[in-house]
Amino acid sequence: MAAQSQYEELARQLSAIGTVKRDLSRTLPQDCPAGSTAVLSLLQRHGEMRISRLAELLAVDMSVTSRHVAHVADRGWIDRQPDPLDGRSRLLSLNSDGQKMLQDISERYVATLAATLREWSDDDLSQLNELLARLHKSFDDRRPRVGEPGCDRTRRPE
Amino acid sequence: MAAQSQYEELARQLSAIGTVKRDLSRTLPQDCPAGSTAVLSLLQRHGEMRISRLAELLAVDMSVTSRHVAHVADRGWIDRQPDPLDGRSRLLSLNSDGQKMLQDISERYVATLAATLREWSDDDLSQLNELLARLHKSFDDRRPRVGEPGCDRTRRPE
DNA sequence: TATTGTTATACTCTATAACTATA
DNA sequence: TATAGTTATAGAGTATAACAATA
Repeated sequence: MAAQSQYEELARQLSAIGTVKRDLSRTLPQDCPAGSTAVLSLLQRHGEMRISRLAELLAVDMSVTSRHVAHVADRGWIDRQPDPLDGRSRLLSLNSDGQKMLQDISERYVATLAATLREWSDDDLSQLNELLARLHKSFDDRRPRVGEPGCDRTRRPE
Repeated sequence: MAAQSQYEELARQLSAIGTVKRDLSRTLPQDCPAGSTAVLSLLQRHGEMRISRLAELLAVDMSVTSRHVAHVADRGWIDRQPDPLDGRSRLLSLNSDGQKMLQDISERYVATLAATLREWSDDDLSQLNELLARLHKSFDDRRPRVGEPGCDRTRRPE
């Protein structure tokens, strides 16, 4: 349990972090914005999956995911196979052009971050990464799951 | 100096942090979105200032800031006085209605975060806050300053 | 009838460029 | 002529709702 001023400070820090994300986004290739990058990255890490699963991992609505997927499919970075288990779905997977694009993006990110964070120690950076992962997980744990009815989102926290 | 995989991990974490910001934004009052909240919060912390200064603190274009300011001024949360030093500018300041709005927002944020982060220790939270502040500062230091020509933004980092 | 996915519409945030008013 | 600020326009990200196809 932490102090109220720390929660207020965290809210400010999260508001300000948009600047960092924006700076980093500017290093992306012209036709691969952040949403597309997230799709490619998740397909690389988790392997083939449906749009619905991707939407769950991105924690955005499926309609949003559908648009991101259409973008990367139009550019030939992913393949779509019919799902043998369900005719309404297709299985998405990263193809070799998508892997090349991700490699390019990774190099841009690393170059930018290495220059920007050159004063940071290995330990500081891994601590930040761990805390961010934990922050994300804490919010995930409170978000109602798909297929778990009875989660009343209007309920005030106790 | 840190390892390449840590930079890649940080890029992923920053991409995923959007989820947290979105969750937190949903707790805001209907007519005070995140941009408006940032304006009110900066006026509270730093006192009266011009739009140009606000844009600098927000690290967004002045045209964006102008719209956010118009929004909060339309709702009567800030006052605008003529700037005695420059007839083109006005000095913005938070008024009492704006303070009430910020108080409401603060309570919502604290309630949400206290519920979401109830497992977090005081130390963990302050460490996260410090690291986020430092991350922000590292990016700030590399961003070209207003009135400092000669910063070639197209140059690749060495 | 329910679910998967797509599309239409709308809102927020941002940037660039054209414009007004003042310096 | 240059600067402070506003407005028009455009693009990215998101959500809700209506819709199509399949389960």
